[in-house]
Amino acid sequence: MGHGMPERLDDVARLAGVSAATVSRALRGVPGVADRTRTRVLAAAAELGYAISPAASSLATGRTGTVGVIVPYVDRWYFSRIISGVERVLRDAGISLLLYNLGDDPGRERFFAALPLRRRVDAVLVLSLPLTETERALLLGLGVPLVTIGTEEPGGDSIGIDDHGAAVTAMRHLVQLGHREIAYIGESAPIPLGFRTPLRRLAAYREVYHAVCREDGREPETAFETEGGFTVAGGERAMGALLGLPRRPTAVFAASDEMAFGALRTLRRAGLRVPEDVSVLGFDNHDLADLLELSTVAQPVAELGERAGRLLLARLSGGKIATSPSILGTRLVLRGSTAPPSGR
Amino acid sequence: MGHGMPERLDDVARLAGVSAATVSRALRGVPGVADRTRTRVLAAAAELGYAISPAASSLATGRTGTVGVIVPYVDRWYFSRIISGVERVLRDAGISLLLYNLGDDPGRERFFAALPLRRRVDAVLVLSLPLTETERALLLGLGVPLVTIGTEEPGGDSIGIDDHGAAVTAMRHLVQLGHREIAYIGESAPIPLGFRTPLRRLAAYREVYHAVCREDGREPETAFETEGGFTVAGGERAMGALLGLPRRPTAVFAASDEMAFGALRTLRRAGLRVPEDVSVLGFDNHDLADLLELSTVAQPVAELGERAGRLLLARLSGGKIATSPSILGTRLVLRGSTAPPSGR
DNA sequence: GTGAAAGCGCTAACAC
DNA sequence: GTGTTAGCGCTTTCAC
Repeated sequence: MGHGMPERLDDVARLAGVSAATVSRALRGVPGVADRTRTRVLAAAAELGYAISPAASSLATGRTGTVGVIVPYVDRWYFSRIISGVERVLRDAGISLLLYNLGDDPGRERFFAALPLRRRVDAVLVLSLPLTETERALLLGLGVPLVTIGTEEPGGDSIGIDDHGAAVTAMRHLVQLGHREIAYIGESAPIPLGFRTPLRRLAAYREVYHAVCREDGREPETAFETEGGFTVAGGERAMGALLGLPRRPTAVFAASDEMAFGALRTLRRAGLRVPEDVSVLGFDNHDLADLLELSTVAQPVAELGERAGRLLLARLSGGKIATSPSILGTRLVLRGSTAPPSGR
Repeated sequence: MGHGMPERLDDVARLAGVSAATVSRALRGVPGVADRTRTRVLAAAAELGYAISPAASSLATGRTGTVGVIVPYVDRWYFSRIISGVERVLRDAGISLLLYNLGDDPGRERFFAALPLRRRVDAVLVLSLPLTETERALLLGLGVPLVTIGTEEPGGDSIGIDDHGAAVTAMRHLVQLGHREIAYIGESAPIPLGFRTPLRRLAAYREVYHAVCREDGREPETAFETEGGFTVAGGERAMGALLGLPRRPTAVFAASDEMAFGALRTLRRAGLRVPEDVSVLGFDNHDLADLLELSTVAQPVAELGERAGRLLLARLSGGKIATSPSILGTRLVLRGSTAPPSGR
């Protein structure tokens, strides 16, 4: 065991009675070192409590042993789960994770202006952030592999779910129950930070709802499209707005469970019963959806993260993986928050 | 704008017509550079799209511009909120955040054996993890400032709340309502990963509950101390166990809201009403506590993170801050889940 | 299989 | 104020 940490390669070399070059080779496990020598070197390194200086190593090799993860939020259920999944995979492979939270729009600008991960990472993972042309160019200009979750970027690998398809399935469920007046809680344009996921779910909503309206020979109620900001509070407000409408929906499709939770709350406060008076359908299958009896679309969040992690590792080791986007499956989870509309 | 990223300091120097040393000084904003020169250098750097190589810089200075954050979980409400708070503060200061999730016990061992953040960070933040002697020595041996949240470590700065006091207040609330049979959901020894927070809350529970029992001349029911693993599912199970007891509690104090949520669920499924049949009190003031009408102890989670961030920054700039632990306040938030026991 | 030497790209003394 | 000169601690040819 060493005492004053900053040992150097040469100290180990001296102790093992070999050259620094050999120590370097032995420690990294590269071939071309006699077994006996390697053993001796490892013993010496252990005795000194020696560990390679990442900075020096990185300067010499150009590699950092680090992956940069860019997220729009870290404290939302979806993102924290994904980060957790990615981290586990990377950790097992001895790769460190540098976390960059973009924050608001100015924060995003500053991030891309300074590009703090430049030369700091061997690969980049971007979560749910459709990039502008410039941003993508900047990231690709880093010269390291790019993986994205929830979006597709030319030049990068992507992983995601079929948002549109899943949302259509969800909407059809409501229609099959007999609902014709269906509202949406999500985001309408302009989507903050340019998220695309909400847009895809919104498109699916419109597709189904408008078709229903056409069948009934009515105009779609545009006020049924509300903004929930993907938070509980936002969902609460959105539901409040919907209840204030002269024409009231009998069902609500929320683009995230958190917003659906908010909607449930507003409904309960208004003395309305779910699902008797209003059906509520969410998206995510949040840990607490079960507790709140929320019907929802389950997406394999942890797996998205793990897959991304594995993809990153493959790219890091120069793997020649097929670059087609991988789409994971979703499924409708029916609980107690959706039912046929009561005949009123 | 540069094209092939890897520009070097000398390229900028040449373009600006100065030496590399001057460019280095100008770029880092150190004094001793003429304004006109600095401007010229910055222009040249911008034109080339140049950015310093962190590895080289770090090798030369010994500083990394990075803080390591060690957490036991990233996808739990409490931790993700704190990470978010820390990250924001560090980001504003241009410091990067290296995230290390310990995972399970073997993961923890591997982490401390390899110590991947060695020489990679300028400071370390540890969340809610009481360290063993060895672990603490290893971390301090890194020779960088250590900050902890939720625990106190000799040699480091700490930030936290008064867990014991807050839990006593919570318990007293139940007692004042008239409850005498109060159960606890949390962790009993051995606490996984050596968490201390649960222990402090458990101690407070015992203190109050045992006092009540003494007053009543009864033995405390040891089966009232249950394990919830700090998850919804664990809380569910724990509550289930409590309901199976011959002697049933009239109130339950859960050491986290997530466990309280699980308890609520079990109660509802068992057809018991909250708070009429059983009162439930949580700890955290989780985003959804409000939604579920859960009475709880609110702790300023985001602020814990921000404070930690600021403390780290202060230490990084060699600040001579008082090293006394800073304790943030908590408050009891009464909602609908606690009430006097029904006379049965 | 191993060693010597030349960098990797920056910063810190020290001159001027 | 600015330039020169050594490193910082590894890795990697290229000899041997």
